[in-house]
Amino acid sequence: MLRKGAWTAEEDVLLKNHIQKFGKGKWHLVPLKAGLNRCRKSCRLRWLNYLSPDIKRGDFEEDEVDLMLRLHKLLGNRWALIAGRIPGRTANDVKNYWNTHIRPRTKRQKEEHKDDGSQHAIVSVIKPQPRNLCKTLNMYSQIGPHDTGKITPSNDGFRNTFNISPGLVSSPIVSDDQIKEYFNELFEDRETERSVDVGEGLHVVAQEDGRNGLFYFPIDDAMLDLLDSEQF
DNA sequence: AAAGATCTCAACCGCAACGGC
DNA sequence: TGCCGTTGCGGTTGAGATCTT
Repeated sequence: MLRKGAWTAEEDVLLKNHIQKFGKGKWHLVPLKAGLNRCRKSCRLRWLNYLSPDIKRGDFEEDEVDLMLRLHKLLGNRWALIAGRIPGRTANDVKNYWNTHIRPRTKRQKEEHKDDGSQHAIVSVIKPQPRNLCKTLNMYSQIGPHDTGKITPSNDGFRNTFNISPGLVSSPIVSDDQIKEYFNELFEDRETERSVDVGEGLHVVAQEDGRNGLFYFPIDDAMLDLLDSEQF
């Protein structure tokens, strides 16, 4: 019978020693190798959410909360992606903070607005395309550091969708107004930049020429240079 | 001081995605 | 292409801590 519930100091030591010796990964082997009577999920979670030396303790700072709010507006409840942009914070930290501090606040505000009869705009969350879409983009191989690839509006009838030639990039179909609103927030103080790193190798790329677009794809330094160049 | 209410956050569960065969 | 084992994620739970009465 596998143990459940709170971890003991002894178990923490066993897991820490194991990770220090063999590194993280291969979680299905960890319980056996580390001598822990725990399931692999429990071991992984304990390391990621508690034992990892990268974890930052203490209250969220103002700038962390601000970043969290922006990213949540963009990504929705994608806690892992949000946490990836806030150094030292885990997805669990972010989720817990949101559910205990921010959600009750927004709920209260909504109710207040309902009570005073004021109109509230409904903001829908732009979600990244499924990951398997990214595979087809293959930006690295198609646009190299010395490539003169151009990003042009698509003519396939979909608004807010761009082709990056060669190859197609899809984006969620959202209204221009919605996108402009997100751009204003996301690209605030970033007049010279055309992309924002949203974590896990994904970037949001914007072009405000009246035909806006959002893209989610893997990106490297060369691609960033290209995006910031006049060729974009 | 004690009992009940509320809050916090570590841990669990179920499921979808991924990757190898 | 489908199957199966593994991984990672988000929603939820519940024990312990803290606050309120």
